[in-house]
Amino acid sequence: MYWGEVMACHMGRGVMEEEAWRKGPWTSEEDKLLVEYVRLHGEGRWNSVSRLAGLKRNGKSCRLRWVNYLRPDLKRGQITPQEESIILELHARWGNRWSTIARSLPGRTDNEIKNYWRTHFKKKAKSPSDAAEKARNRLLRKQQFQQQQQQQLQQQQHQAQQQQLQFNFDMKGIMALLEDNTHRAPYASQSRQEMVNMQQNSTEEQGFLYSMLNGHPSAQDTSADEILWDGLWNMDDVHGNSNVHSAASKVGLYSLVAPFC
DNA sequence: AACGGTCACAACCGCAAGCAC
DNA sequence: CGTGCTTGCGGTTGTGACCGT
Repeated sequence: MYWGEVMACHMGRGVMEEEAWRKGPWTSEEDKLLVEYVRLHGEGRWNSVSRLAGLKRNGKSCRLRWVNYLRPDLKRGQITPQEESIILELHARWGNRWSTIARSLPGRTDNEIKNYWRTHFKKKAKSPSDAAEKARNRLLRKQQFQQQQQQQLQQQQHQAQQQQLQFNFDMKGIMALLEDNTHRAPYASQSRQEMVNMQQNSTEEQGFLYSMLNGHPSAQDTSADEILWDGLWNMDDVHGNSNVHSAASKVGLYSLVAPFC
């Protein structure tokens, strides 16, 4: 029992120590304190949370709570089939590097993906039918990528027209994002630096996915093609063709919005 | 209704890397 | 260069909900 543990922690020692951190489920009051702390001081310096926010939680616990539950950019709800296929693909590539996998799924946490994998795939992994399913999914995505490459070629041929189109899409995205931000009022004051960081992360994600789909061994490979692919990826998102990466596109658009904030 | 199994999720723990001093 | 602190990561555990028997 959580509370039993807490009480034992408090009563087991003759003298109440300052480090008698609270454990177990977070209360809404604690959540409020933590959110307020992050709003005022930003992420990081977790060990000072207890002192500055009056929380009887250690830094690790605070960080975990924030990262896995309170962060405003978290995506709620079930893992979609598209996300599932990405998880399968990335797990096949990276193994249990959950944080790496999570970086390619904006709004999802490593903990969430880890839990999902354990409950959905760990037991099924040995099943041959699932292996066939995975192979089929891989083939499908490869075909999708080839289609997109063709589309990319056409784009290059009509570059001037596409640039105009891109501008229109970006403006739509900015307007949608601004509207979205007004609906997230408590976090609308997010700093520009945070947005820049988010954009950097987003670029890494897209870079990785590109290299993955293109068969490049290293996620760090950067090329003109990658940049083009980034644009293509975002365009699909703005078109609304992909629910999976809508969060990624939002994050990407932060770079466009930041100068206006 | 009671029980056991499974699932989904939150949270904790130990370890290691990064960093400042 | 060594040390201590902070942070991040992956593994594991605990708990409640749900479902079938």
